[in-house]
Amino acid sequence: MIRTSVLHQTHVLVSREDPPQSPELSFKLGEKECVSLLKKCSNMEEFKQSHARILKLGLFGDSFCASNLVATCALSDWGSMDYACSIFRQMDELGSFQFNTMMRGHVKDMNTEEALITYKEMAERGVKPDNFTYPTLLKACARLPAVEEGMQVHAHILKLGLENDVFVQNSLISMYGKCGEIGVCCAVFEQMNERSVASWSALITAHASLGMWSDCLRLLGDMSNEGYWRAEESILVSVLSACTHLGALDLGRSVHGFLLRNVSGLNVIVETSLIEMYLKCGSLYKGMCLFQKMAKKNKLSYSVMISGLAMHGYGREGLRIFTEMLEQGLEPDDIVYVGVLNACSHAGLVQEGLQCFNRMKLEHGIEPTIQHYGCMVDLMGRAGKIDEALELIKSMPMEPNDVLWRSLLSASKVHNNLQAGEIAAKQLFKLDSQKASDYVVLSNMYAQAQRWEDVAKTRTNMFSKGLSQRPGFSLVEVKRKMHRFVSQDAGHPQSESVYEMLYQMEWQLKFEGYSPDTTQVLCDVDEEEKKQRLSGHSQKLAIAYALIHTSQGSPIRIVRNLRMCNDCHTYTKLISIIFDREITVRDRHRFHHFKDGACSCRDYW
DNA sequence: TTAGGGTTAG
Repeated sequence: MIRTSVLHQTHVLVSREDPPQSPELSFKLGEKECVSLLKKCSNMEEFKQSHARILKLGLFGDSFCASNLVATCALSDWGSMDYACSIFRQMDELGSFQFNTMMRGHVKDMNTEEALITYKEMAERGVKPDNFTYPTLLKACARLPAVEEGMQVHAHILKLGLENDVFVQNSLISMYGKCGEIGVCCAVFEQMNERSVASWSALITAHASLGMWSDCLRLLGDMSNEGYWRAEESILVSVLSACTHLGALDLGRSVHGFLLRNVSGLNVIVETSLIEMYLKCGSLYKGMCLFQKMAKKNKLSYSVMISGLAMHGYGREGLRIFTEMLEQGLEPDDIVYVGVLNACSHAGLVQEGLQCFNRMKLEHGIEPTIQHYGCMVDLMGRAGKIDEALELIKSMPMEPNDVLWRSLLSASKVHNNLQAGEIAAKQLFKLDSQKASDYVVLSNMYAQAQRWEDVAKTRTNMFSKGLSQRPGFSLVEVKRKMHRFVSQDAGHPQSESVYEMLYQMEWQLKFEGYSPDTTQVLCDVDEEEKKQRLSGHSQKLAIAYALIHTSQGSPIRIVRNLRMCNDCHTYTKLISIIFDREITVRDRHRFHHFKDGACSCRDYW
């Protein structure tokens, strides 16, 4: 009855302005009214009133109106999935649109498993999925992550012949990427006939999330070669992340330039990524300038800045920024405190570190995690307080992990405390450490103590576990390209000229009073062999390459995977004065800025 | 008839 009256009303409305309409078009006007009612809603109260009105007008029986009702309730920011479900359950006609809507609602609500259940119900009811079904469903699989379900879904897509839909393909790339299946992820991308920027974005983000940084940069090049280059902040953030990890400052700078030219008003994520890139690529000054100019800083921006200062050895400055953060009313979290403790650690601020550690719990209610204990062990260990570090480990409310023992082992090595080193190593081996470096450090400590039998025993132990030493490498950026050198490298195309340069460097170093610190070569070989091995360390090769291929006076930046040895440290200090170059070296934990014969770490690292 | 993919940082 109600529906008839509505039909009548709309018919009258139309017939005033237009020639008589067919009953079908008049019915559409009922739908239009429904849509306009729903569009006006901005909260659940208003929505409920519109819902009542729609029921009263008899529009709920119309599939289009009911569907829009569900969609509005399920997908609006102010909506409610419970309410949407109750409407959904009352509907007579359930097709793919209705199911797709419910799935989207569940995914939006982070209720991903419910989205998969909805898909299952869809199949059970014999409703055929369409091309709109899969992007949502794959997003759910990606988020869980549920690669097996994702692959089943992929099979359904092939069965239904939807594999050429670009939206479906992009979702597949993203799903496989997030599930760590980079091979299939690339295969889907390769098979695409037509790609969009989102396809590249999904692919680059997938590589970035798996730490495949070099591939990220290669793909960015491929993307621009295929003419897909446009200002896409999200892609550039992934690329900046790659630059950060690889230490590719020049490329990072060009991304910055591109952003300045093409994007007006950088958002806080892009700005923070830029700051992190500058800080971790060695350009502390530039990172600091950008940070100071930021209009709005959040907790993450402060966190990045504090950790950056820590890496550069500016502990006190890091603590100052931390105070500023608190003054701004920003509440620190556990990760900010990791940065703060690291800042203390790298600058040898033992008392300050202890104060912060206590303050974290007392003032901010943050229970120390194993990571914080790790920072404290590192702080004490670096400062030579090995016994205190060991005491702290024993007093922890949780079981110490390999990271902690490794930190103690490393400190024992630096401070020549073989007894503590043996304790740490024993615990590491008990935890079934699969890191060859743990065996190598202990073996090196025995070597330093001339205990060659123990050296042999440790090495045999290591080999019997099938472990081999990860080679140390140094990366150096020349003309926006990263060049990689390993120790005693002979594989670089310009190896010959590098060794020639090395010879010249050593000749000049002799005049500065340099003599190779052969105690750093921990093998039972003769002095000449030791000298030979020292001179071929990857950092020296990288510096030689940079001296040949960069203009006089320009800075040299190196990224290494391991801590540098004392000899490389002394050597680099002298090179900085002889060749008048600023040399920045980033290892796994921190930066060393070599200038005029001195290092920013003041030999504390 | 309705709608969908890539949202990035410590």
